[in-house]
Amino acid sequence: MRVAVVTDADGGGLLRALAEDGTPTGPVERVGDLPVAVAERERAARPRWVWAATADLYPRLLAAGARVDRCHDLALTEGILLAAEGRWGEPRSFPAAWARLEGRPVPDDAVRAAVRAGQPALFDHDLLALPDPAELLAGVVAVHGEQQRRLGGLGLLVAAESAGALAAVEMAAAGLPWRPEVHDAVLTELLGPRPRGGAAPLVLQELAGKIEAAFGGQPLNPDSPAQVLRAFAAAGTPLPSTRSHVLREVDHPAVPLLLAYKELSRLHAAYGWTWLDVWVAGGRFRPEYVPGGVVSGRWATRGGGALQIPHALRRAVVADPGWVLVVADASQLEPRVLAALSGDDGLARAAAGGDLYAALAADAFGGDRARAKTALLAAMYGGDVGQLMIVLRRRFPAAVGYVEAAARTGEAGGLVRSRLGRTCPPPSAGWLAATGPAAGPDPDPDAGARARRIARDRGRFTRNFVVQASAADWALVLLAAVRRRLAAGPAGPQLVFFQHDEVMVHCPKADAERVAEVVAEAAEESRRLVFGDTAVRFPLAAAVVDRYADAK
DNA sequence: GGCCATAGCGCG
DNA sequence: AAAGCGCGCTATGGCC
Repeated sequence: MRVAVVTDADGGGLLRALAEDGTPTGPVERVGDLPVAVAERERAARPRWVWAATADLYPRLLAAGARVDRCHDLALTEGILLAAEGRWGEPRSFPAAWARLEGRPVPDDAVRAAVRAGQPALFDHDLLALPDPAELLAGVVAVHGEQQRRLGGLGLLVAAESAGALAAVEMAAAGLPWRPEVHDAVLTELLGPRPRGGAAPLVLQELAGKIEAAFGGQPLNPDSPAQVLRAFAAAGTPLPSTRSHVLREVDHPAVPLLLAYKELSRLHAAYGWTWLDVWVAGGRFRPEYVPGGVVSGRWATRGGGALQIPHALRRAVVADPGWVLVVADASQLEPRVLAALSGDDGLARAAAGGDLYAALAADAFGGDRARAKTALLAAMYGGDVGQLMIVLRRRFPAAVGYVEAAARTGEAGGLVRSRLGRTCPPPSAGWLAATGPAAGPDPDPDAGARARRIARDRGRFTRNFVVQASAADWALVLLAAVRRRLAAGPAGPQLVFFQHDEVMVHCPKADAERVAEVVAEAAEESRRLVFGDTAVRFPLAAAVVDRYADAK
């Protein structure tokens, strides 16, 4: 059973029961207190809630105590369907989908994004000149019905995407346990005491001084790549860039100082005291997750950099007293995904046990694990590793064939899809123009080489897309399965973090063992739902720790 | 003063 | 020995 829902302007809303195909099965119900009505219906019937956008509606419901089990997010679903239909650039919001359905002018997604980001006081209805709640509900019902007709084989992906959106809101509400005093201690240990005003920390100032001295005392801002390049050139060592791996090859007294400076300066700029002030409150870090924010289906975040938390700061992620963190991350996820996707028997055998690269090395690379890993990564990401690829192709023809077919499709301008059907963007107009037949009487002599280069670039993208996006499918279904198995409520285990191939649950110490089992069961369920009958295993390393830093 | 591209690093 | 995919975020520096 499904229930379509919209809010009105003063805390109430409208509901209407739907069949699976979207046909209304009951009257429109007007309720005065939407969270109360949703919570009540959830207890009684556990329906799949159909609404415009989880990110807009669910935070208010959740804050008022109305946690729900399942939903159908019209905006996220529209994005998946449009991509699958090759209609990448079209706006995907509910108002846009509704307008398309009715042949009205289609509002741009940017308008809604601006509303959400900057002006919470404005109701979307007002800005977009949307009609009253009754008409909105009719629109929700109509768009949902149309999406169910377009759904095809994308049902599992749509359900998982919607469940992920619920989890994102719940994780933002729960927050990641974060100890500001530990964070401050880490910063102080590495950078010196917190400076007053806008001054640079002592350690950075001292390093900058030593770097200047190493170049003969000329003034130099180590944060400026251009100035650093000029300094090296003046010292007789012209460099192509100031990247760390370039600097490491250079024999100059400034190099170790610069490397140390870059690392600490980045920590200070991106995750320093300012970040702590802005993002941590009440012992919790609350990022804003953006489900489906990456073309491959991975999540993104808006502010806070939650998906790039430096390892040095994971000491500050500490469970509450009496609680622990269950940190579970998938081992070698992408090569296992390739094995399952391609059905390659040899690679599946290597992926049936613990260390895939070690098994691969024993099987085909004379026991050299590093070479095996290099070869497989190159297959998935598109590197040129010559001899190794020949070995890989001979021993694992189906796996190599799978990614090479994806690369050829991409080079030809075609679309590729993840296991569950998430579809890559089509080539841009510029790409088509640059790779199309040379036009004009006097074609650019470099155009051919350029066309081949950008075609190969897209081949690398689609080669990787099939693997990365299918790994994201698996991780998303895992997240949904973990979420469904955990008891709801602030007293029990809570999902608090999700990062590409890793989930974290914050739970009372006594629940840790059960949570670890839940996560393992969820991984197995995801394997079955996403890949069906495969010998490939997707082991999750689950660690029960007090501090995130102790998980690996 | 704001806008934008670029360089570079963090994470997976 | 080997090289490549996806992001977010910050500082610099040129431009208006």
